[in-house]
Amino acid sequence: MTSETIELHKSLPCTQCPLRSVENFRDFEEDELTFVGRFKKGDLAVKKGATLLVEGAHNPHLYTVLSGWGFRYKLLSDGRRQIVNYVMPGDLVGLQGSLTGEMQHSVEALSSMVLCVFEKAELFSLYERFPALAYDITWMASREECMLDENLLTVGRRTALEKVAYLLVFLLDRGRRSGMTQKPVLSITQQHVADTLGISVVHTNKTIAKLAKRRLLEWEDGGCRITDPEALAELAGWSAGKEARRPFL
Amino acid sequence: MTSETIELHKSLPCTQCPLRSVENFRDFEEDELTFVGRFKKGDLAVKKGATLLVEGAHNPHLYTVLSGWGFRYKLLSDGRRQIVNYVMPGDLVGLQGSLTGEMQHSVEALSSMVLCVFEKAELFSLYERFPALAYDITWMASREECMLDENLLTVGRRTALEKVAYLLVFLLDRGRRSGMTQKPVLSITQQHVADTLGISVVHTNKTIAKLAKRRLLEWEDGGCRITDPEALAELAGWSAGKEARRPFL
DNA sequence: CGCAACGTTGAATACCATCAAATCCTGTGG
DNA sequence: CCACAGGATTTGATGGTATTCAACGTTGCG
Repeated sequence: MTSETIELHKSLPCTQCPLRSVENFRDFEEDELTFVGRFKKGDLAVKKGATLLVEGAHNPHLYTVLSGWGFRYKLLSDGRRQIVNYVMPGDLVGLQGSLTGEMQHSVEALSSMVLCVFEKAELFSLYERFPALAYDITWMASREECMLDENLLTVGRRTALEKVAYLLVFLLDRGRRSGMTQKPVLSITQQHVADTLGISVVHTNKTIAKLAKRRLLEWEDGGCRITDPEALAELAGWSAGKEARRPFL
Repeated sequence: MTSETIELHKSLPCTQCPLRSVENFRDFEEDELTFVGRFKKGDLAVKKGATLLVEGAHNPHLYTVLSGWGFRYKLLSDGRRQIVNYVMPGDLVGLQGSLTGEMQHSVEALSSMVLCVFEKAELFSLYERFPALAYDITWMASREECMLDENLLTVGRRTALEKVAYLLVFLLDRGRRSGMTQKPVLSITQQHVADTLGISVVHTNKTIAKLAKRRLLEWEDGGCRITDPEALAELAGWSAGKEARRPFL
């Protein structure tokens, strides 16, 4: 936990959870909602650039993203960084650490974020009392696995042009489904793109320039406006899954 | 399911499960074992090279590997292949498809394998009746996530030499912990290594030659003998996790 | 034997990383 | 207001890494 984080004492009750109004998310049963309400310990606000979780740490909490976004990453000893995935509203953060004990990756905020705080120690009682919610958690872990598989395919076997195309439509799709943004704009740095795709910043920049010349996107001060998501998806050889209403905690 | 698979009618009862005698795996409670015994539908034997699960398929089953090993992979439309992870004794196969509905990757046997067959449809009843087992399943999903994160770091940011070093010690470590083999030998093809690490076979071959020249390994007909695992781990900048006795189903 | 799969090697080429430097922008302090 | 610093983006030059193509040796197998 860094100094940029701010604990909010007035936490929003689950009945007024902002995620419940997002089209893409599921409903709760009455009793589930009251249980989750007790499971929730408060809200946490973090500023852009803050490090939420650090590799190697033992954090007693587990989070659900309520707003904003960030990224999960790992470092090599000499500083090489690999961004492993992104977290957006509705996503669980810190589940891996809750189960394995020690965080195996770090998480940093790409924008200001608000997180719903749970107590790791109470996770098992959720499994005991609400198997349907437990099943949902496993579902979310499985969804994460799918994304990681696809990211591996991208980093390992797609060309630089395909990589960038894939990443952008992937993020845009997720951003929309999570209710984070409807505009086709991603506030992201070319360094982040590079560290996600396993290529250098310079080469990332040149690859982006090629896509811009083809009018598939425009890069504007610290962000990317995607003008032709279909063409990017086509180029990447990727099609968005159906993914109907999905669970969250 | 391909023609190379053979259904065994005489399935081993869970009380005699070969995995139970492996040091690294946990024990079951009496009632858990009887439940899992009813959950189990039989054994499945597959030959080396057989495709267990196909991307896009809807398989009604879920498996635990009892012996042998294989790999999970994804394909691009033009045939480029990315091996995403390996499956070894004690690992669940097909969990993702059980939850998401459709398999998002394929699985192929690297050796002859025997699998314990479960019914997807009964998975939720396990969540209802044995929260501890449900928790264990989530733990396994989380462990998979950790491995994928590390693999992404490898493919994205490690050099070719580090990549090969990492993969070999990673596989050797897992092979030993799962009780699959005690010998420092991996029966694997250089094509598999290449498709795991996102590099070409030719370059893989030259990289392996460098490691062999340093006497860290020897490549012998269709397999790899690791002669200096510590040096490889050092080179890869990787240290094996502790991972005490772990669950399985 | 003929064939296929795997491993090995060399040469030419394409791709990407590294280095260096310029531009643009924002925020800060004088 | 300007000067300045820092971050992000852009561009060009250069060298290294990895890919591709091709040829060849080995082994195992129908």
